[in-house]
Formats: sequence, structure tokens, C-alpha cells
Amino acid sequence: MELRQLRYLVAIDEHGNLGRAARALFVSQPALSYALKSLESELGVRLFERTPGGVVATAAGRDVVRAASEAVRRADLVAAVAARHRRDADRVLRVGFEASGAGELTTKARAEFARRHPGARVEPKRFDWGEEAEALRDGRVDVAFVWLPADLAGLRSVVVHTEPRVVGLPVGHRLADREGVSVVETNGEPLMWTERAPRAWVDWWAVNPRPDGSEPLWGPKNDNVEEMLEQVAEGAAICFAPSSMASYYARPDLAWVPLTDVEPLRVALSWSDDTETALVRGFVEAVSDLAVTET
Amino acid sequence: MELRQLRYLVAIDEHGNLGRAARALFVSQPALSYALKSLESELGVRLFERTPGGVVATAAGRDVVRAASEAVRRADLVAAVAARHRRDADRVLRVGFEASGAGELTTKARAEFARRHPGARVEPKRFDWGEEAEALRDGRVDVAFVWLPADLAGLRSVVVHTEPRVVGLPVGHRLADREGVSVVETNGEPLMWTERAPRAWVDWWAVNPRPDGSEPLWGPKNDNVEEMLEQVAEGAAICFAPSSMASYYARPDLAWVPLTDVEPLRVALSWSDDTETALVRGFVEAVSDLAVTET
DNA sequence: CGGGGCCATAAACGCGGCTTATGATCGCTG
DNA sequence: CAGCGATCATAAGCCGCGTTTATGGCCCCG
Repeated sequence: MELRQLRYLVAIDEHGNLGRAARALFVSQPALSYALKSLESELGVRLFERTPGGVVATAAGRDVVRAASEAVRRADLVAAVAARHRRDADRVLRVGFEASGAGELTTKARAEFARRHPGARVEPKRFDWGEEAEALRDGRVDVAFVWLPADLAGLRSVVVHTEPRVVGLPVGHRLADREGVSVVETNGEPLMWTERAPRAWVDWWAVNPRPDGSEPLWGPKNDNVEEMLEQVAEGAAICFAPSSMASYYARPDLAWVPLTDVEPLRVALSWSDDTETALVRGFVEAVSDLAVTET
Repeated sequence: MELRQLRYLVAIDEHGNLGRAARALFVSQPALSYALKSLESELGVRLFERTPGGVVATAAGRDVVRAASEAVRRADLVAAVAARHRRDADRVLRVGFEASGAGELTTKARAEFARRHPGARVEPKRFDWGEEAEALRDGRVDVAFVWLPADLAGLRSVVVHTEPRVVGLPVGHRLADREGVSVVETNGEPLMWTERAPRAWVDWWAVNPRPDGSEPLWGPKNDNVEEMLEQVAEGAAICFAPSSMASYYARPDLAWVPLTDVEPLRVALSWSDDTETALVRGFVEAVSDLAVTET
């Protein structure tokens, strides 16, 4: 069994026919035909049914493709690990976050870490909604502040921060001058949401269903904080956010009002077993120590 | 990057020199020299320092080897997944357990599962101490009853069963006729233990440290329940076990006495994401339903 | 100072996967 | 219903690359 065969397999499954997969892989169609056949013969099980119009995975094929794509991912991770060492190895730590991260803790953590590890450098990496976990898994960052809920499978995590949530409104909005609002008072307002994160994440953020059983009115989609705030400022929708966003993204055309009856945001610090280095451990310790004093 | 190179890499790291690794892999030594060199050049980082006497991994090498061995494992899992489909695919479920498993629940679960899935067959697989988790990870079983504590990384788990613990003694032992004993009363007795499980597991079972701060007297090692009971029957040591063992391994030369002041055993039902099939889900559901009524 | 470990290099061989060319089958369509 | 345009399979030839054996250089130790 060759890594190449597994890559081919995944591509074939993705494209649903040999020809397109071949073009995507920059090889000829018979190469895939041959590779697939030899893999099936080695594994002793038919992976794809051939039909005019394409190929379709058998039950065995589906499972094998799943396992194969994981194997390919791990192989790519080998290259990522090596690439990291080729560059800067034990001197720089890449920290992922989204939007306002974990608020002040993000900055304090960086300072504390710099104090403890004078030789090291922190590279902050900003991500769109829900992208940090994936980035951790494929080695694009070493550690990340993740907004919960999130899919933390395959990652180690510590909850390090919580903060109340607020609603973001355009100035002049009927609720903009309130001291605080209940989530049900926003029921009729179109709410920003995203397709980048899993449904559970979206529902948690949107408080769906609402305490009164109703469903939020879904507004425009967005991929990141700037897109979200732009739409809110335009008056196209409102958004929910952690309170730190009010200070980190202060804009004259936005108003922020505390939500009085929703769970606070919890932020986890996460990292992957596969990229756990001395620097990662050091950062986790620094943040954990700060998190204890914070609460 | 080829799977073969990664396998070579892991073997080189294991053996610490090219010659022995080559013999283990049934290839010539220059083949490894060439493969290692080409991989290092592809990754752009030196993986092993060459010394007279052998090779030793660099910092980068250690990380890359770790990632590589995981990649190799996932590739082997592809073959395991295929092998499963080649055999019996969606008809038989392999259930791992050790010793008395989860007691009656093990049997009841099997019956309930058979009732719900008339076409399916259960293959029980017995393991030595602490081996089930590994077996789950490399696909030798689909699901397993795991005695906690255990390393469940990479697995999904539900705690489904708890039972009190007992001490196993040879008949005629000074404590054999008691209604119950405190763990500290066994302080002077040599206690069975194992090297197959992680230290934390051994300590938990041995109740180390004891409530009075002392350390158990370590007796003979053993790999599985039969070996353990054999030594206990001989009078070479005593053992701690879940109470179900008293009825599942009733021997005329053994006595079982409840431990009055130790935590009960907890049993998790575990399975791997990578081998989650309809049958696995069905079994988990069946066991979960039974577990609810059990408590 | 010689022998025996180690790894690196060189040269030749041969397997295996690639390519292009072509065949077989199906389904759509005018 | 014939023909076109998809699909995947097969055939034949090429050539890259990883293997082998043979050899060299290095270091340590007796």
C-alpha cells in the first residue's frame, strides 16, 4: 500500500469519477484506473462500483476512504512538523485566536510567556469563525484560544476564560441606549450567523431556541468579525458577541448592550498532542496560571 | 514522501542504527542510508546525527519520527478497516473486555444487542490487563469494556458500570473469613500488580498511597486474571479485584472479601471514531439503555 | 596497529507505475 | 435508432527510482 494510492483514493471519492480526479491530480485517467484496481486487489475488497457516469463508493469503500484520508492527513502532518523545524523550531510559538480572542487574557498571556521564555517569540495568528480547531489539527498553529462550544476531538484543552455576552447594534437602534437587554427582546431582529462553524456552535451563539421557545430570525451570513460588524453597522442585522469585543472593536457606528439572561462565553486554550513542544507546554502553563488568578 | 520511508524512519529510530534496522526490515543497509538521506533532503531538515556506533535523532528527528509513526499507524488502520470488510463487515461486532468485563452487564448487553440486531453476531475478545484500549485503536476490536482509569485518548467513551471492589485471598488466610476489610489491614500483604498497564492504573488499583500514607508491598507481576489468581491461590500474594470477579472466577482455593473503604471500579464502554459503524452505535445504545436501568 | 563495528558511495539491475493509444459499454439525443 | 460523447478498462512501451552487491572511509577498542 502506498501513500500515493491513498491520495488517489481520496481524490477519486471526492470527484466521483476517474477522469476529473485524474485532471485534478495531474495524471492520466488510466493511472487512476490502474492504481484503484491494484489497491482493491491488495486489500481484497471492492472499493468503488463502476457505473457509466462515474464511480460510487461501496460500503467498504466509504470506510476505507475515511481511514485513508486520515492517513493522508497524518502523513501531511509529518511534512508540517518538519517544516516547522526547518523554519524556527524552538524559538517561535504560533498562537491562534479569533476576533477579540480571550480578551485581555490573550495579551497578558503573551506578556507572561515572554517573561518566562525570553528567547521565544509569539506569532499571533487570526482566524475566521471556527477555523482555529482545524488549524491546530493540521499544524498551522501550535496553540489556540478557542471559543466554545467547538469540536475539540483530537485536541487537549483547558477552559481558561469566561466573559459575559453582549448584543451589537447600530447606533440609533431602539435598544441601543439600554443598560441591558433580555435575549427575547431581540427576537424580531435579524441575527448574524455563519456557515463556517458547526450548527451546534451557531445555535449556541444565537441562543436557539430562545427561552420562550421561538427560533431566532436568521440574518446575513458572515465569515469573520469584520464582515459581521460591517453588516451590523449598516443596520442589516444585529449580532451577539463576548463583551471584550465591545472594547476591542470599538466603532463610532456601533453600540454594545449587555445580554442579561444568556450563558457567558467560555474560551478554551487548546493544542494538539502531535505538536506538543516545550514552548506549547510553557504557554499552557503561563495561561493556566493567569487564568487561576483571573477568576 | 513515501509510506515506505516513514516505516524505515520509525525502524531506524527504534534500532538506533541502520544495520540492525535494515536486518529487521529485510533490506540492505544502503537502502536505508539512501532512503533516510532522500527523506531528509525532501523535508529540508536533518533527522539523525550519524555517529560511529549508530545514529541518534535530532530534535527535529524526534518530532518527525513521532508524527511518522502515527501516520504509519493510520495507514495500517486502512488495511485493518479493509480486512474487516473483507471478512464479515456488517454482520459481526468484536467486543473487547478483560477478566470479568463489566460483570452481568456484559452478558445482558450482548443479549439485548442480539434482540435489537437479529442479523448480527457478537464476537467477544478477551484481553490482558490494559490491552483493550490499544486493541480499539488499531482496530482489533470494534468496541470494548474498559476498566478505568485508562488512557482513553483518541477514543469515545461512556461510563456504563460501577461495582465495589474486593480483596482476593487464598483460603485459610487470616482475613479470609472476614465480612469486610479496610485496605490498610492489607498493608503488609504482597499485592499482585502488572507492568502491562500504565503506572497510574496500577496505583489506582493498589490504592497507592494508602489512606495512612504508606505504600503497598509490591508482590509478583502478572499479565492477566488467570496468572493473578494462580499466584493468589498459591499464597504468593493477594489481589484487588471488582466484586464480579468473585462470582466469575469462583475457585475452591480462593476467598473473596469486600473492601470497605476504597472507591468502586468504574467501567467505560469505549470505541474509536475510526471504526464507528452502525453496529457499534447499536451496541453503545443497547449498553447505555441497560446502564441507565442498572443504576 | 589491526580488526570490527559503523555509515556513505558507486554502479548495475529490474520492478512497477506512468504515459499514449485504443477498446468496450452505456445513455442521451436528434 | 444511429451516433456521439461521456464513462472506465486494457495494452504496450518507456523510464524513474529504489533496490542490490561491492567497496571505501571513519572511529573505537583491544
